[in-house]
Amino acid sequence: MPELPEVEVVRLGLERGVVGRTIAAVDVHHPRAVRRHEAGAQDFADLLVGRRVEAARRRGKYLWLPLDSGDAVTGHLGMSGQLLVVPPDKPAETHLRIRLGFADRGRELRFIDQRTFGGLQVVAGGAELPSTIRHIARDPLDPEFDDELFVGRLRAKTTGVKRALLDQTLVSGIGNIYADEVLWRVGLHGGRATEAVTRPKARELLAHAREVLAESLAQGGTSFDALYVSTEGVSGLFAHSLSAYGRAGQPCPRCSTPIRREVFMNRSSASCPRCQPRPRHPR
DNA sequence: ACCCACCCCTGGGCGC
DNA sequence: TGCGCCCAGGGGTGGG
Repeated sequence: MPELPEVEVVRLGLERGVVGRTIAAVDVHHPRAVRRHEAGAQDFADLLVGRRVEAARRRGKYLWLPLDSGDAVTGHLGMSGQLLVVPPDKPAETHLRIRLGFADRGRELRFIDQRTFGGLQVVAGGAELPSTIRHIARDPLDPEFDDELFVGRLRAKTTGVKRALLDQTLVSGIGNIYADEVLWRVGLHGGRATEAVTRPKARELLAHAREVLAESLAQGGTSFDALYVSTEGVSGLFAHSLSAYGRAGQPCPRCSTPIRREVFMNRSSASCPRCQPRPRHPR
């Protein structure tokens, strides 16, 4: 469950569902899901049992739960990860990877991940900002996001605008869906050279990013299927509001020209040929 | 110090 | 039915 709105929906669910509770049992069903925890699954479990969850935080697409030990459980959902808060007697999901039970014997936290690109780890002293996430930039909805720093860094790059939007060390939370939506809204082709984006255009880009992320969050995020759901298993509704992503061949909502599909960075991109003309020298 | 191609996985959908 | 492709919202890494 990938991009900012979807991950934020999960964070809100964790805030409601697990904060203030004490972890009593940890089952790691698949070692790959804790591969970033170098000391192994047993150490992962030992650091969690008996610990109280103090908060649920997010930086970009990363989540973490500060613990009363001062450590933090850090998680990334990758392409197909889910964090669900479910009754303990609910049958195990096919791709259940990690299970956290609580001392109150109430609903448990399950990490489910078909492709296991995601995973959890415990980071020592990571309550404030886990060391493994320090390289991730703030997201456009973060009150401390520095707009002019972003504008300057974007223009200092020598790459395409879409690549820059997907660079989590420049601005976080934006993935393939929202990059395409932002570019459609601002009327730029993703291959446009970053160094040629004017300051006003860069600010406009940022404003559109804020807008689309906030609109999607208000709709509970984008869900094409049951893979992308809240901790309660609820799907978001923003898929109905997408203008470009996943709409190849369908009319542009602004000018009715059929949306085009292109591949770069080994990923598909959807854009309007008329509203987002291809640059002469794409990046 | 960049930037980019590649890799890590599983499963659904498609054409043959 | 089955096989072989292609595709999917992620990030880290190693080489250029």
